[in-house]
Amino acid sequence: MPDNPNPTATRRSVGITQVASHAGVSPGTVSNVLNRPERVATETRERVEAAIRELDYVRNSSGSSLRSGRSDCVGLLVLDVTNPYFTEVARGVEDEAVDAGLAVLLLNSAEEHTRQERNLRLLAGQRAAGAVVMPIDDDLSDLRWLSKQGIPWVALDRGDVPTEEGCSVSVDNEAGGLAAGRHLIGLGHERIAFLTGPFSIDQVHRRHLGLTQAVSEAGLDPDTALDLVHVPQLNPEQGEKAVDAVLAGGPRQRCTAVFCANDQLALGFLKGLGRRGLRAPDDISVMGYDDIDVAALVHPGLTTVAQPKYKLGRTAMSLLQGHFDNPEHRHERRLFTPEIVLRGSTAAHRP
Amino acid sequence: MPDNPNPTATRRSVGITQVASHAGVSPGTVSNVLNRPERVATETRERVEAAIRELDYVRNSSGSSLRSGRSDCVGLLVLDVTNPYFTEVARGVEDEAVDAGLAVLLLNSAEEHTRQERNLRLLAGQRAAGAVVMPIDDDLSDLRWLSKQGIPWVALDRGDVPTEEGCSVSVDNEAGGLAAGRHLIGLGHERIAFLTGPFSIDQVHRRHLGLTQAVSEAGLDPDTALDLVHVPQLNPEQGEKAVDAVLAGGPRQRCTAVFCANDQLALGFLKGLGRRGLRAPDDISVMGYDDIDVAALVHPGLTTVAQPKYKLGRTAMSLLQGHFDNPEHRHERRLFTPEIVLRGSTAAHRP
DNA sequence: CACCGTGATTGAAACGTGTCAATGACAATC
DNA sequence: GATTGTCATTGACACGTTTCAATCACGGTG
Repeated sequence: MPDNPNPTATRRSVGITQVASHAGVSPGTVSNVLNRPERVATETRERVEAAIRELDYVRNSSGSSLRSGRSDCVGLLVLDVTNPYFTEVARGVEDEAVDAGLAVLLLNSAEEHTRQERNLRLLAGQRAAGAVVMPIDDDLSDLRWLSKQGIPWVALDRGDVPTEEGCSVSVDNEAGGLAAGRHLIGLGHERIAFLTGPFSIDQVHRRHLGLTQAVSEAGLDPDTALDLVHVPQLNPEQGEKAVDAVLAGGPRQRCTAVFCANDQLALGFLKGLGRRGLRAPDDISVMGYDDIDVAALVHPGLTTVAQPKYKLGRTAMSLLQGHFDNPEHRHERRLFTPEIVLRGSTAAHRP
Repeated sequence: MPDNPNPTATRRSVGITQVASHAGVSPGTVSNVLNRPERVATETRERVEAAIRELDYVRNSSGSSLRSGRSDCVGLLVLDVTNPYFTEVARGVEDEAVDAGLAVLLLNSAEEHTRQERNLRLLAGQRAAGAVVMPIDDDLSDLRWLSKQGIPWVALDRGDVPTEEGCSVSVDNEAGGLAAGRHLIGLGHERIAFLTGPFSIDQVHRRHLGLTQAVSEAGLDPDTALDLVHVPQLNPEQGEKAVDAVLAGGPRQRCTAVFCANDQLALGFLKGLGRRGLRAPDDISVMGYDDIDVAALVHPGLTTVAQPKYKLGRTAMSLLQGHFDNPEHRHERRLFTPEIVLRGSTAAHRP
């Protein structure tokens, strides 16, 4: 790291031209060293590289992407930066991007349409190489617009994107619900509550379908074996508030297990239980969905359905790379199967 | 949103020139409409705006920042994208940036020197307008390099940055430790364990100083009233493993409260307690530090020292803005005072 | 009527890079 | 020795925007 004797920030920025004259070659050669090193003779290349180091040159990516038309930036549009589910995905996307020499522009739609639209416009303005996006709903018009701008994208957690429209990476929510149901039924539970948000959220709707299927295949009647408890949002507060509703269990016999559509709900539920002096799994078995980090941290540990979040992110990013320099790329739909993680919050039903 | 009849992505991108000819004006005028609308007559401005809408023009930021020298991107370099502490800060930075019409490039140093350096080079390449950085240690040479590149920055969570070098925003860790100590002592605890990582981490070292001060001012002898338990990392696993060490309490009488340097440690500790059939606060009072979301989610709720994370992020970003178009800006150091959040994990000591 | 001032618009010149046809050097082949 | 081919390098232009001096139109003033 060459120390500039001048203490104040150097104003004139050093460009490809300065490097060229310092190395006694033409700007074109410097550009070649940077982009296609194999085309330039070893001796000159080393001279140029020395000049780059001496002048502490760093390539101006504005100029670069203006000329070449492509940028080394990809966008990642998430629904909520603070949600641990998304950050794990983000880590996967980032790691894969770093390996490919790409920078990740993290954008947050905060589940608002206007912000989603604004952020996509921003990506278009950057002429980003591509985008990994978690759409806030099943309206694809924003993404179609992005395609029209020539920016490829991969949808995350949206299994319902037609392959003519774009790539998607998601987890089989029905399989997840099914596995959860089988687990609880296998433990002897015959009255199960499903604590969930509105079914307009496709993901939780599918989890319910899977759960119902598990009940049916066990020879139980979904109408009596399943208890549906709806809350407006999938957050801990709602989970805590729902304890009474779940324990009441309607006019019929009280349920012995609750499957929450989401870990956040489940954690809130566990807390609510504790407040009332009750415990999982002694008083009721509790299951979550997602396997966020905290699920392992509470006592008892939360049995849950794990989504391969990190892998989801990496896969999305690598799928996106398939689009680059390859206009005739066919879109793909990748579906992962979730896995049950057994912890202490579920146990066999003692009749 | 004008629907292009051509189903395939439009290849030729529409630029300022297309808009100009479509509106019957010169490119310069279009640029003026975009950047200094007040200079152009209302009538022509409306015509240009109509053209922009009709052609669905979006400004190419590469061209823009190449010419103008400034970019509308700021970098945010965090130590760990998945850490809830940082994501909350990130949200603050982002909100403030959005308000200022800036995009945030989120970068992750993963606590590695090489990655920190690479990410800062990337920002320099983008000619970013500025950067909010959480440095991985007290070595400022990378940041000095950034300054030399003409990119202003604000350090986060590093109170020890001299104001000649740059701005910083941080929280008073000594005050936090002091407040925690006073709280526990006020509850009657006279033997307190401090569960912590290595003191080479400046933040936790300062928290310990505060704690010691609280003990002294209460007329207790730090040597006998404080019990130091060191673990290599500040994560939940270490917290869980440390339970035995804390409960053993050395040759002297067992401590009745534990102050963890970090919520993650505290949560692990709580889990470890549960595993052994013990409970906070009945068997031991437990305090954390940070007030991450989950702290409110466990049962009992974790009493902790809250850092104003969101505000920290917003402040850093607004401080950064002070640098723009203002080369003679004087650096500032902003110090926040943390606040105790009382929950269920601490209680009065019953002798 | 000539002159000036004001406000709106224009045209051309950059910004730093990638690309590509053209040039040059030099060895191999006929 | 003339021709061809290969490989390394060069020079000039283009990408889309901003900027700024120059131009133009037009109403007011002397």
